[in-house]
Amino acid sequence: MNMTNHEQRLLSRNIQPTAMRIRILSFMVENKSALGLPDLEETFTHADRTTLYRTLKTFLEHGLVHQINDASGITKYALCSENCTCSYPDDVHVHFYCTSCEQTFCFPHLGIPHYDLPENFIPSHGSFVITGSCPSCSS
Amino acid sequence: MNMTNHEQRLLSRNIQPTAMRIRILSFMVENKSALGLPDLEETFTHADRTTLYRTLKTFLEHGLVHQINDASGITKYALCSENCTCSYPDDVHVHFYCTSCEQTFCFPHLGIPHYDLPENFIPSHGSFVITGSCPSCSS
DNA sequence: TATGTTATGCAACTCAATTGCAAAGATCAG
DNA sequence: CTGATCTTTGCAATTGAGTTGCATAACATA
Ligand SMILES: [Mn+2]
Ligand SMILES: [Mn+2]
Ligand SMILES: [Zn+2]
Ligand SMILES: [Zn+2]
Repeated sequence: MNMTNHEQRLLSRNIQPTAMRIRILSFMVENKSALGLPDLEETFTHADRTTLYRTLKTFLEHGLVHQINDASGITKYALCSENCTCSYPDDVHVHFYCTSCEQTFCFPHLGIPHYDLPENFIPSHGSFVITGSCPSCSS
Repeated sequence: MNMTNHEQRLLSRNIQPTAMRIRILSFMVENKSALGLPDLEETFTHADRTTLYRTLKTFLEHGLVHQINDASGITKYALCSENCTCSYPDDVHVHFYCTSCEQTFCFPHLGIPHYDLPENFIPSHGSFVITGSCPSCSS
């Protein structure tokens, strides 16, 4: 649809908007849950795994997506909000991993509390994941 | 030392206290940080990887340890407190993953807040990990 | 001791993640 | 437009965590 929109979104993060990257960004925008490399492999069968891998890595390094470590053994990625800088704790929110369908969801409205960490523990990121059953799977 | 103590701890979780399991439990008690399978492999070079793997699995299934998914790509395990049932949210606490030494620490005194999840999301577990630099590494 | 159950060891395999290198494509100065 | 340069993509191979099937050893129990 409005590819120019996606191009600008990439450019705003200093990512060269190649055809491949626009297609992957588009897919992530349309998708409701976080995505892992295997998900992209299934969808973009024509593209090489390495390209998909490096695309996610580029997106992550430029702050277009954030990383989620759920219990699936697959590193998931989800789009950041427009003004997100992935800073701790303000831009960190809770995620939900469904053990049944193995999908991971962002809960951007659920922030994390401030923690007084023990002396000399310096935080920089956070991954807060609640595991359970999603609406589609909690019959 | 007091091996009988460890034996009782295993028995209280309905785990047969074999020599191997007592040795691994002992190692986990002495260790300050959470441990992954590769850590056990390095330490128990005489034992088979599968045995170590299944020991961790048994410990987990019987609630002797809890699981932590940090950004290391290695599933970590840490001992539960005596009366822990790993129930959400009461027995869930914050963890800290140091990207420098790749060690993961339990912060049992830092609990997690109650979250009002969206409709029909049923929680059962939680993995809350703050990433950064630990005292030894934040020079 | 005899018998059934559980734990351990060995070997093989799956799969996500990662790297080196070569080819293709884009960018830019002249 | 042309050639040099940089970036992106594709291909091939490897690493390493996790997992499984099956055989054997150790253990428990009668
Ligand atoms: Mn998210
Ligand atoms: Mn813990
Ligand atoms: Zn689900
Ligand atoms: Zn450290």
